[in-house]
This record gives sequence, structure tokens and C-alpha cells, in this order.
Amino acid sequence: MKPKGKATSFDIAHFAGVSQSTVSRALRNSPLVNEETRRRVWEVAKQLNYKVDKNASNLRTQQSSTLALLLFEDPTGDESQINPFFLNMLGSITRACAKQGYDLLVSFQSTSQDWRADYEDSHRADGIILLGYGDYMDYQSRLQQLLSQDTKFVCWGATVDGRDDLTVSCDNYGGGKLAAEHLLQQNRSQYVFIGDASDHSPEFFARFKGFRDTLTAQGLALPERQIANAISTEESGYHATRSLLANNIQFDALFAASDLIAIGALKALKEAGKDVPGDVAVIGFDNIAAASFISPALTTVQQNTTLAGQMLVNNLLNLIKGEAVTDTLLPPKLIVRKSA
Amino acid sequence: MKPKGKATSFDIAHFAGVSQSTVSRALRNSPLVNEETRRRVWEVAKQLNYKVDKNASNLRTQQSSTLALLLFEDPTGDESQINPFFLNMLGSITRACAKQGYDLLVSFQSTSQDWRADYEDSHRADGIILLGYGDYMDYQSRLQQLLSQDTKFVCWGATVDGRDDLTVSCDNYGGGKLAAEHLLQQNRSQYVFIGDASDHSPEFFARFKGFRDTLTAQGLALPERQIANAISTEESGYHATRSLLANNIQFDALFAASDLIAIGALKALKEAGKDVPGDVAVIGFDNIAAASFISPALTTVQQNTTLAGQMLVNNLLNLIKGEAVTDTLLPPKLIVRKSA
DNA sequence: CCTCCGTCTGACACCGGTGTCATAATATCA
DNA sequence: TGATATTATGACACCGGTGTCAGACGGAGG
Repeated sequence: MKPKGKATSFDIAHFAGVSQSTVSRALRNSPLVNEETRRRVWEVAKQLNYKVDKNASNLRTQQSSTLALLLFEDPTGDESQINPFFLNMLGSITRACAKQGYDLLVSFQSTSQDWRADYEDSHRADGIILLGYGDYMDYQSRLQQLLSQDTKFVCWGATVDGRDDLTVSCDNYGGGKLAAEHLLQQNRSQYVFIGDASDHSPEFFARFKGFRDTLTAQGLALPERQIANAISTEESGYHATRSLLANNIQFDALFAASDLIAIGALKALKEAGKDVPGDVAVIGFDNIAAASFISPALTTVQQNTTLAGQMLVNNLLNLIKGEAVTDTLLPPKLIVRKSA
Repeated sequence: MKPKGKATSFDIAHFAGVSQSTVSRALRNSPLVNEETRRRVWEVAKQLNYKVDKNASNLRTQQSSTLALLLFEDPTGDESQINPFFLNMLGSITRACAKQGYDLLVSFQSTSQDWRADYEDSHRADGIILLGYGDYMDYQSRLQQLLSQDTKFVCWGATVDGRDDLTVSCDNYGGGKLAAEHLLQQNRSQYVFIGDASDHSPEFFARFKGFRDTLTAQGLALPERQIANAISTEESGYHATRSLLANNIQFDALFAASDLIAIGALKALKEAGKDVPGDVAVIGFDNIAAASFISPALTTVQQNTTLAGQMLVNNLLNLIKGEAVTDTLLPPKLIVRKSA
């Protein structure tokens, strides 16, 4: 009772004294097979440690029970450091997949060179999840291509007008608003924003708009000089803050488009002898783990990554099933700590 | 020229005016096909946006060009927080896989309930990488089972006597030694260790031994009462440190088995009014991102995750190829920051 | 002119499952 | 008892590639 190599359904058929067809049916608990037969087949399958060959099964059924995750790294793309926020998302997406009985193929893609999204074409995955800041060249055109090929995919990030892809995102505008309201409550008077205020990065831009609109509604302007550009890294946030200080911009409230930027800002402020939150209140965005470790602990706008992962997976599965799916907006939440 | 559904090699054969066999050969650049024919086939394939069906290909060739990663979470297994060190490893493993032309299936496994390692049995992956602290029930017996099934796998973590699995690990003993030597240089006199000093967790135990052996070689003892147990979380490190302080243990040097533990310790020390590194020097292990953010910045023993990922993947691929492979030990490196 | 060889191609079996169809065995009812 | 419905099973085509084998074709050599 030891076939060489891995057991196939034919081996089981042989030992259970039935046909291979019946084995296949029995193992999938088809109501067509007799209770006693089913029991015997399962018994033998267990003894032989049999597992269905996914390749054969997928080939026949034309679906893979697998999703692919494309994670786009920041343009800085250093070897070791990946944006912790996205790693968190990866964790929740993996769990959401497992819960639905799907496997997850993970692939890191560098944003510059053109990326590989042929997982569905090659029948390795039933659908694709795109994760990353969509702030790089020819992203749009690639998405358009995926759409025209009828590839099933969902994106994390901001909804963009004129793009027909399906997205799940945090309510970035509302998040920016939360930050502004919290700072306004403290009667701060001079505000700065660090991030990307162009519409290059839709997420950052939405956070910026929510922030600025709330301020202007209170009669507070946010002129060009009080906005500094930065990408989502600590270094970038550090340098942006230093240049604000070097230009003698006066401010007592700082909103950073991401926690990494905020952490860089804290470092620059500390070096400049500014007290946080005494001289300057700082608010970040994401609520990464480091936000609670740093001193002073960072007040930030939290994105619900657990829910985000679930929605990405659920929406994608519904899309694959052919059901109607709409963009999803998740509510942000302000986490108040020491920095503001 | 628009077949409905996805194009197959038969479609290409039709349009290129050759047989399906020739298409298959041409696309894999077999030297058997005529240069002109190959060109024509590629041309058509490109126009039809053809991609080889991986399921069919894998089924025939009996290999999947895919590896599976099983990530075991800490027993605390809270929904959102995953040990950042392992997330880093995940990043480097993904990259190493991509470099070798392999895909990576990722799966988080909770350690308590029994885990799923049937990726190879079901032909979804050619081999498996196990990642996590191997400090839980029936881990050993499951490994033994994998071995007896002739499953190809490598483990991250300490080599354990009497276990025949293939491992890649950091030189934890050497790392503990580095920590001890650095503290000795500063003429610290009263040492404590926080982690797991039983052989429950092989990695932590090796770090402990390297640390203790180096101290005893200098005539310094490390009695039972100067050792506190903790698992690799911030909370656990915090509580362990508090209990040391509550028991009135005197110490001016603290070695934590992981950065998360060290971060918890820093918090407890700060609350107790102890100055770091003035009153107590603290050294961690791993060099996670948060180690550089926290104040005071954490001195720690770095594990080279990039290299680790590469070695895990390379060793596994060699094992699959049937080549002789041996356990790999990677050199740790002391990163000196402010805390010691 | 025939043989032999190298080059290139097509026919076909095969990987291991799944779904359809035909049919044997048994139960149900008039 | 014969007709019909129900249940359980096996035979077989099929998914889309890959590997083997046989053979067509053209040129070289005797």
C-alpha cells in the first residue's frame, strides 16, 4: 500500500475498489455517492496522505482559488525597508484570503520598470490586488490596459476621476479634516502641511484638501509657502521640515501626509530645539507601529487595515463572481497621543 | 483575429500556420525550430497577448516554479500586529524568489491549531519556507512528519540537535556574545537578561547562552534572579522589566532577546525614573525599524535579513534540485546607538 | 540515381483531475 | 408482473500545455 511518488486518485480508486470518477466525487462530497463508499474512499485517501493536485484541478475548472498581490514599493526602494503601513495591509489581506479559502501570491514590484501583472493571463490567480502609492509614471496607462483585457483587479488608494478601476480606500479627505479639526481645537494659528500637494499622489492630495478646506472654512489660509513636498519616507520628511525652518516659516501646527514623514519631522524639530507639542503640534497619518514608540508618541489618523484587507478581498471576489461592486471608502479615526 | 476568452497555443498555431507542437517549442526557444518560424510565432503570440497557462504547464512538467512561505505568528496573535522582524524577512524572501524566477505563496498560520503544510502535496509549490519562533507545541512532530513525507523545506531559526531539518539562522550565540562584550567594555557590573532562558525557544536560548558564557568567562555570574522570562512582544518586555524592578534587582546593563522586548523594557525603565544609558544600558536584538525611532535610539544586534532571505531561497532551491545542502549560519552585527 | 544525414515539423500520448452521459442495480407504483 | 423512477457507478472526453517519435524535405556523397 505504498505507491512510489505521490498518490493520485487512481491509486485510491484501486485500493478502495471503485472507479477514479467515484473517488473524485466522493472526495468532493458529491451527494451522488453512497455514504458507505464515501467513507471508504476518505479512509484510503487519508492513509495514502492524498491531496488533490491543484494544477490538474485548476486546469479543468479554469480557476485557481488564488489571488495575487502586487506591492509597489516607494520609488526610493531601498533593499531592506518597506513601508510598514503596506506590510500591515499585507498581513490583513493574507488573513482575509485565508478566511475565504484562497491562497495569496505575493509579488513586490519596483515602480520604475514596467511591472508584471500577467497572473491572471497565465491562470495563476483569479484576480489581482494592487497596493502602493499610485504616484508614478504610466500607472494610469497600465491600469487602462488591465481594464481593456478584462482583468479582474482592485486597487488600494484614492478614487480618481476618469479612471474606471475599482478601488478601496481610506476616506483621506475626511482624515485630513480630522487632523485640522483637532489642531483647530487647540487654537493653533499657523499651519503647515508636509506631503505631496500636487495631484501626483491622489491619496496625499486628498488628505491635503481635507486639511486645507477645513482650515479655510475657519478663515485660515494655507499659502503655498506653508506647504512642503515630501514622499513617504523619514528622510524626506526630515529634509522638508528642515527647509521650512531654514526659510523662517513660522508654524505651531504641522500635519504630515504619513507617519514616516511625521517621524522625520519630529527629528528635525528636535534638532532645531522646538518642543513638541509645546512649540509645534504634529499629526501624522497611518498609525504605523513606530508611531506609538517614538517620543513624543505621535498623534495620528488611523487607517483600519484589518477592514481594508477584508474589503479588498471581498470586493475582488465579488468582482470575479460577476456581481456589481462599487468603490469603498473606509472611515479614518483620530488616535490622540502626545504630539498634538 | 480575436478569439473569445483567452488565447491558447492552438489559436496561435492557427494564425501562424503551424502546428501547436511547433508553437510550444518556438515559445520556449527550442533550437529545433526554424528562426523564421519562431519569429512569426512570437509575433502572433504578442498580438494575441498570449501567456502560457501555468496550470497546464505545471501539470505536465510536475513542478510549479512556486515556493510557499508559512509564517507562524506569535502565540499572542493579535489581529493587527505582526512581528516586524518577520515582515522584513518576508520582504527579502519575496525579492529573492523573484530574482530566481519563482513565485511566492504566503500563508499566515496560527501556531496553536495545527497548521497546513500541504502546498507541496497538492503541487502548488515545489518547496516550503518555515518562518517564526519555533516555540510551540508539537512543532517538532510536525517537522518530523514533513521529513518523513520527503517534503522539501527549510526553516528559519536555530539548529536543534536531533532534528534533521535544514535550517538557516543567525548566529544567535555569537550575537549574544557581541552584546555582552559591548556591555563589558563599558565596565557595567550588574547584568540582567530578558527573554526565554529555557530551551523552549531555541533562538532565544542561544542568545542567552552566548551572553551568559561571555560574562562568566570574565568572572561575572548571571544568577537565576537576574533572568526574566518574556515572549517577543513589547508588553511582555515591559512587564518582565517591571517585575525585576519590583523585586529590587539591581542592574546597570540589560540585554533583551528581541527589540520588541527591549522597547517594552525602555518604557518600564523610563517610568521608574531610570536614565538610559546613564543608569542602565540596554541592548536589543533584530534591528527592526522602530529601534532607530525610539528614544533613546536602541543599540541592538542586527540580523542580515536580506542575506537571510537569499540563503533560505537558495538552499531550498538546491534541496529541490537534489544537491547537498548544509545548515547556514549568518554573522550578526552590533549596531551601536544611544541606549548602550 | 540511390543512400544517408541533418533539419524541421506534425501527430499523438500524457499529466491528473472534472463533468457528462450511459447504464446497471434497486426501489416504487399501477 | 411490467413499467417507471431513483440511486450509484463507470467510461470517456476534456482542460492546455510538454515530450517523444516518426517522417518529410533538401543537400551531400558515392
